[in-house]
Amino acid sequence: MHPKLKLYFEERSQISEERLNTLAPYFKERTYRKNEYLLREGEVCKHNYFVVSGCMRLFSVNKEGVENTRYFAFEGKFGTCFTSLISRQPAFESIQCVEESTILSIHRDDFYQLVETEPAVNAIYRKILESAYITTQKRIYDFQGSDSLQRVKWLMAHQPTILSRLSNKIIASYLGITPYTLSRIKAKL
Amino acid sequence: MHPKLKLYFEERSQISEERLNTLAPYFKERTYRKNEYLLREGEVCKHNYFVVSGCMRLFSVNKEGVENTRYFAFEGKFGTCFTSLISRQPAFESIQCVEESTILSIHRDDFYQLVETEPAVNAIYRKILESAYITTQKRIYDFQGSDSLQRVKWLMAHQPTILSRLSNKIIASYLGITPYTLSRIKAKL
DNA sequence: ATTAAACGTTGCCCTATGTCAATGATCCGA
DNA sequence: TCGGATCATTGACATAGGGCAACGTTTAAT
Repeated sequence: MHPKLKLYFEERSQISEERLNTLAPYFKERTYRKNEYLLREGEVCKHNYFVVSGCMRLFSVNKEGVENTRYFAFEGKFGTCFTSLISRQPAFESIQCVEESTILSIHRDDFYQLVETEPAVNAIYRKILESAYITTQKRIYDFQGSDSLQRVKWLMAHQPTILSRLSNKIIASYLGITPYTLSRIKAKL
Repeated sequence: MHPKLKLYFEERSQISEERLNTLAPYFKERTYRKNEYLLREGEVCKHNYFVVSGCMRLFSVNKEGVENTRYFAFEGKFGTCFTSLISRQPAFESIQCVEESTILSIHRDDFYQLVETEPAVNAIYRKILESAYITTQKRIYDFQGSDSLQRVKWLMAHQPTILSRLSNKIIASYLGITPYTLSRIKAKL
């Protein structure tokens, strides 16, 4: 098994080396170029993805062509379009690499089969959902009660990798403001 | 078991009458008055709650005393402060009934014990998390890309019960705008 | 190495929303 | 039933952020 995925499982679950080795074959490794898509809007999502190196984002595009980014997955994180993965309906969001990335993917059938049959994977899936849900709850509060300056300051303090590794345009789309506004806010700091 | 909870479990899982009856004793029923708290900020959350009738909300209060409401649980829904329940840390949000409500509660130790030992509860917990996570994802996109008028219109179309059963003040706190702005927007419709 | 495309910054103007105050309506406690 | 508290609405004004244009910088393709 890839060392980073192995570490991920070991940190989150009491799982034996032997069991890990039975899981390894389900994960396929692939390298994506910057801006390459893993999923396009309208497709049915069929994989869960683990980022070994690089970064991918989940975003949607509205009728006016404006992008909104919901989530970044840096190294050591899982990410996928859960809405489509679970419902098997066409996705309303896309998955794209924002820099060259090495990604491990597991097919949804294999993944949910393991969730049902392998207690360690079941526990880890619950932790993924719990953690993701808690994170998005906090972002809801952030959108409700903070202005743009406060949000930028929060990123600087808590998620500096976003500011250092991603473009202004993409960061602005994550914060829900325009790149022009983000430029102005950065000038004020 | 309470008929509404029984219906909830039966709709979401193949579970026998017999198994349901073993689950029933874990749930305690209580009626709360309007504005009564189930959890106050700073307390550690120890229960998961199911709404039989009425409505409860989860909200936080910032330093200026402004309330932001993250989630409403109407009849037939589970709700709790997952961040505190999972981490056993003091909650940064509160749970309050917004009208007189009948609530079933289950202690977190019992709940997670059942998640570990009862496959139907494990599956249902996953569905709760999946559904909650997907819903909050959509709200993230909503906050990023819609203005206040669009959000009010969306509520009218998709969640009219919120508009008909709750006060303007509470609705505004859910939408992330002030009650004055909500009044103006309603006047424009 | 060069050129085109994309990104970032800044200026100016407009709109949406917040803030505060005043007034009317509704709810709740005695 | 009545009076106080709370909520809702509206007016006037202030501020944050959006929209658009222009220009400079950086990136990517050839």
